[in-house]
Amino acid sequence: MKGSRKEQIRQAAITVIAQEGFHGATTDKIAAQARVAVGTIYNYFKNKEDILAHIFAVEYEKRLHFFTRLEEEDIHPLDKIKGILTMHFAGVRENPNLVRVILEEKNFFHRYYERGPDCDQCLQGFLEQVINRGVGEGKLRPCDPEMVAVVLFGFIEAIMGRYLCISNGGDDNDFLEAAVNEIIALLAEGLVSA
Amino acid sequence: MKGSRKEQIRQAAITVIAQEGFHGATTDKIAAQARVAVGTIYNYFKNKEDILAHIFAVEYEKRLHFFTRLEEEDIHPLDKIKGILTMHFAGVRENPNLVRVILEEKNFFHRYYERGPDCDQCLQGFLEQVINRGVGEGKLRPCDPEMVAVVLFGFIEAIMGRYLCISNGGDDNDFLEAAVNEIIALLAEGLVSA
Amino acid sequence: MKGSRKEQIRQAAITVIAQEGFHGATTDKIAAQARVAVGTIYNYFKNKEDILAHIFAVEYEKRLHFFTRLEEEDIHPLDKIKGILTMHFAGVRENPNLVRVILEEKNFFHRYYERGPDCDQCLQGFLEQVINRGVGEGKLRPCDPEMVAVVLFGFIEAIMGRYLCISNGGDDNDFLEAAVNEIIALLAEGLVSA
Amino acid sequence: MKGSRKEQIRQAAITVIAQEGFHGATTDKIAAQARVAVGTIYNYFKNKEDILAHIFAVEYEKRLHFFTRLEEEDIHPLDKIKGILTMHFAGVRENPNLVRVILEEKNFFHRYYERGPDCDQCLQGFLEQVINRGVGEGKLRPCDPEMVAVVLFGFIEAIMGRYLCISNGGDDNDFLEAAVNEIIALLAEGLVSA
DNA sequence: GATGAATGAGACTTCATTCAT
DNA sequence: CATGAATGAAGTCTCATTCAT
Repeated sequence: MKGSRKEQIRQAAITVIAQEGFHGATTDKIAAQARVAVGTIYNYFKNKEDILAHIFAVEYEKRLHFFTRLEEEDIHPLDKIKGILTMHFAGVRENPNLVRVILEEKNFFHRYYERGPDCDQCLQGFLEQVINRGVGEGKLRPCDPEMVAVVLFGFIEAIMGRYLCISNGGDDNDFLEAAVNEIIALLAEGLVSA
Repeated sequence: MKGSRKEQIRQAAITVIAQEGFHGATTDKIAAQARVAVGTIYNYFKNKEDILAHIFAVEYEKRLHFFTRLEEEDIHPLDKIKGILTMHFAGVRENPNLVRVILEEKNFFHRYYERGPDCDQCLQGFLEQVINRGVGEGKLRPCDPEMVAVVLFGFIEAIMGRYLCISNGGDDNDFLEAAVNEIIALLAEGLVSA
Repeated sequence: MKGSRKEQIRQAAITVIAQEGFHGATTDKIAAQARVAVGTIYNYFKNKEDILAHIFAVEYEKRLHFFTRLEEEDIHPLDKIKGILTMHFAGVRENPNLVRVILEEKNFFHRYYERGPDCDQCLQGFLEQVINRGVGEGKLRPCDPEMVAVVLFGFIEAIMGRYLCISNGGDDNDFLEAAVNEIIALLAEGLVSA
Repeated sequence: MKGSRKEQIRQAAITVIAQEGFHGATTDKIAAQARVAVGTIYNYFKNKEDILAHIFAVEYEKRLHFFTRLEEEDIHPLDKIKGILTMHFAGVRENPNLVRVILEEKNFFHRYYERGPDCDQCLQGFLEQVINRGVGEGKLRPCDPEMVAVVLFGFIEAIMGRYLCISNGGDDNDFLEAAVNEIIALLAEGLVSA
């Protein structure tokens, strides 16, 4: 599976789409990057959109799996949130291209596959659950969990977007670490001076 | 200007792009929506991308103007932030299509016009300034202003994105008001229970 | 007539077509060069091709008039030929743009107006007549007058084409004078050494 | 190569361009003539102009090759010139369409590809060399070789142009043979009666 | 007559997809 | 399964021409 032909094409597609956008990524370019003939792509994918769908599906599974494991751990909700942040930021460091694709093409993807796997919904839903339980257990102050989930989701996207923007080529790990700390601080204390 | 031919085309383009995405918005569809011949579009715009650039430019000017006025007011930084939130959320209520275009096509736009007017940078820069001053005046606790600006920016985008997602057709004004309150509460107190 | 609106447009068209070719010469460009609105062109010309036809017609009349006068003069055929050469080379010096248009667009013109005024036929016919008479009067050696006319015609075109090619901007009058002499010498003595 | 797809398209383009001119020759017409889909053209040519460029390039190579061989032969300059004439006239008999394209579209071609292969320059350069040597060896009378080369070039073009004009459909081989003889006679004796 | 905004047919080109080898 | 030449629908853009002012 790891080194399979399908995987090879998926990786190539991620690279090309990250560089050129989904519409700029022609099947010719993807095939060239994968060192494969154009026709071969169609042995593994129904059409071009299907490649994108597969990229989203794999990512979705990955996150779902992570959330499922995190859910079972018995730790403070803030630590769960920290875990999510860490997971996402590790992802962007490890494969910025993949994250770029997910961030930039999700709109197109959702327009096309209205009922496809929704990474955002998955993340927001899990955040909401964490917050809900935290409030129920008295560990978080009363709030509107859905709204706070949306807000936390916004954090993550913004930080990843910003990272992709500033770290063109060279890494900037400090940025991501600082981001985690700043967010946790914000959740812990707010922004207003005591 | 308001009812001019160029404005007519801009409005039509916003509608079509919001529905179909920039690539799905063919010049034929835009012309039809504007009740104009295809050729007429090219009397006012260099090419299709130029329409998008114009949409962004108009929006950029609008926001810049708002920020400039808000900057001069002598109010608590949290109120300035509240002002920005209110402004953005009023915008999404008033013309959801426009906001959808800005949110969904900014990646494409920046890939294409690397040095075009950047609404995001503009917003982030202003937020950073507000926070920086707030910290300097002792009204906000010490923090990394750039990072917090990014985070606040994430709020706004996420809320607007969510609103566009759930309010398909019918409004949901309560959502946006609740969002403002929740964010202000978060900034004021954090999330952890006292 | 000289400064009339129609003449103004004809001159502008010559300039633009010489620079950009007939197909590159848009009606907009011609109108701009003539400092006139596009619509005005259509008050004087049926369509774009008609402008070209008019340019050829004027040129045709000019040459026909010259030939008619030259025909009546009682001079040696070689001097008549010299007169034709001089007339053509004066033309190219005086208005290279016009000559460029005649040379470059005649193919298109004849394809379009199969039975329009044919400057080439006019010139060749006259040359043929001059040679025919010259032979009849014993002033020229026996030959195939049609063929020699074609050949002389080729001289003129080639010299003008070459002149237009080498005299970009700056004049090169010596070239044209040298050409006349060389051609007359060729007709007088041939090329082979005695 | 001979029956290759690219060659097939080149031949079709020659046919269509000869009939309709380069601008009248739409890609659709060329594709239809080549019995190929439009898209196929673009698998072998960058764009429409590139087809013309290829036609000129092939022709250029053909002529260059011929000149190179002729150059080495040790014969009287007049015979070399006769060889060139014969070669060109054979070409026009064999493929009038090709010659029509070369003659009619060279202006457009040179406007577009300012530094493309120049059949005319090639021919004129070679003629100049032949004449120069002939004069040096005392076989031709003293003259301005460049000018005479231009003039000879004019012969060739004019004769070919005339042939294409009169031989619409039916051949007229006598014309071309007569032309060669007439030109050689002209070069040998001039035009004036002794 | 002059104007120039509007028109829309038609040209070029791209590229996802197919299918014979 | 792999290949990649062929396909042609569809999109962008141009520009000669018209016509209301």
